[in-house]
Amino acid sequence: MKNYLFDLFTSVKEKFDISDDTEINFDIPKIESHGDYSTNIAMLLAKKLKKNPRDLAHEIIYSLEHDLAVISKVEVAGPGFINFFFNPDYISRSVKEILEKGAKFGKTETNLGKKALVEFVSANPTGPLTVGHGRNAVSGDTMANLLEATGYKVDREYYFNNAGRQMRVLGNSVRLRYLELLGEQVEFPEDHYQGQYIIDIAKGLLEKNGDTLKNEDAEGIFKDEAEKVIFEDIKKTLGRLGIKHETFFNENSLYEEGKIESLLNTFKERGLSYEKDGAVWLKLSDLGNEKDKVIVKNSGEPTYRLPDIAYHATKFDRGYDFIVDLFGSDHTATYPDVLAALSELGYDTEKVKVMIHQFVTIIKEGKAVKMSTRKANYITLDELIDWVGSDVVRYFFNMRAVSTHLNFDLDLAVKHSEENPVFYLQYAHARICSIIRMTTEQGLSASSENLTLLSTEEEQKLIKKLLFFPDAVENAARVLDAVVLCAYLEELAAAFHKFYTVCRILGSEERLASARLALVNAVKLVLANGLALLGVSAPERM
RNA sequence: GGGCCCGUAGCUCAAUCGGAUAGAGCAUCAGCCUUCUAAGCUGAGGGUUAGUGGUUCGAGUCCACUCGGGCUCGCCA
Repeated sequence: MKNYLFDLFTSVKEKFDISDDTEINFDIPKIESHGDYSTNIAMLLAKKLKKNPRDLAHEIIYSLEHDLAVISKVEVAGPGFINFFFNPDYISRSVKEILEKGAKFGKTETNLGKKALVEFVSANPTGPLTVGHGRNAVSGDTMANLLEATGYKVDREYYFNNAGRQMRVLGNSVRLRYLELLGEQVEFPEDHYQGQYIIDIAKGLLEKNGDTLKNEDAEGIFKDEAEKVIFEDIKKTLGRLGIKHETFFNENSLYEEGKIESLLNTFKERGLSYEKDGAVWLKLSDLGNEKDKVIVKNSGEPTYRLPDIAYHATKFDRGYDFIVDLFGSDHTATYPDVLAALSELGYDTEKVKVMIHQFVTIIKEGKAVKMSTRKANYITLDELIDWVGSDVVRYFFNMRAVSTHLNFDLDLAVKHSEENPVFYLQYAHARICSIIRMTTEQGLSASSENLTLLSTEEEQKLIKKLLFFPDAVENAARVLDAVVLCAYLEELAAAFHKFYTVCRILGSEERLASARLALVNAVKLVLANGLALLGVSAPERM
């Protein structure tokens, strides 16, 4: 429907000399009596052309050459809106096109031929993924799905660091627990990793090696084993959510390939860095940021900032047209430095979209749980999946705007999990599958022959909702937030459930029953396509 | 104190790039199953969109300030 309007307005654009920077928008009015679509173009142009918006709207309508079989009524309303009413027969017939497009319905080719990179999760292998990582993982994967739906070839990437202080502490944590298991009296420092998983790793080493590791260094087998076990665990957890990264980018490779050194030289040559107090500083204050930051410590070890910049440079060098970084709000302060440096190095930072998701607050027994990886008083993502299942976890994280704080009441999620909106969507899908099974038994089949029989209010509303699906996907991809898609799918499911209670298939006259079956098939298709983008299953039975 | 995010119904959240009368779910109350899944549908109540001012034909949305909450401001990542 929208495309028809755009085509219709190409001639208007010429006639009224509308420049390209004035976009024509078609919105779906909240109130039904305002039509199927509405445009505010007359009001936008009124000032420029120094005309009364309503008069201008009438002029525009007069110049429109629309097919009455498509648009049955056009009117001027309110301060100057132009409202379009589509012909019900035209709406009904469009069910056929949805079915023909099948799994492709909802996808666009806007970004065909372009490459995008989504970096997400990127948790260092120091412990199991927490609920907070879960939000990042789900949002990132869904963003990637949405970008793919608009034509991008998307790579999902996980950036990690298996060197440095954090990992040394990890190795030593395992070593100390190992010695403890051997009966040695050890003092376990407070700043070491306290979790049970450290003890489990130590036990594993003890079983395999006995006491032969007694005199090994923390950074040797202890660190390596911890990293290996934890990473396997992380991948397994992500796998349970259907998440698979194309690449795991190891920070260490930047050193091995000399990227760090060459970047350091570049900064030096350009006079962007200087030495002070035995450390190397980056002149970020010259690049419009607040203050200079250390990039190489006086110990000779780079800070995370330097590899971060080098890493992001590779994203450009690898030829991505669109680069998405997703991280938690605790990293807000780091990205302006990286972007400023990249920009100075000549990279087009417009290609980078930094998404910050706010924290997840876990409410357990009515109280917020303070989470700390080191102290191990957190709820792991695995536990959450055990509790409520992958579908609920994915939907729950997708259904809230990325930029808002998310309260996750565990007790409520467990207790009322059946009332979760995800079941509402899945139930609609399962219901449709049931209808198809029952009607097939009765020898009925779907047909696009008599779609114009779909004329009741419930049918018309349902079809219009279906037709809006590509817009919903596009909107969600534009803002990189699945919340848009969730809201749409809930509306679609609601429209279907209403249709279901009013419009019977079994017992209806055969041509109508076949047309309704076609509609129901289209709803099933859109629900399945939408849920697939969210990474949520579409069950045949519930 | 500076920067970023948030504040919408009792609770959790929507509101398609600034559009017309701010919507759902949960909870509460009142109805609907001899027929395709009641995990559903129908109806009722519930709001000064934290506050004040501004921008304009039009603001929950944009700007300024105030209040409240979160994150952050390391030679940690």
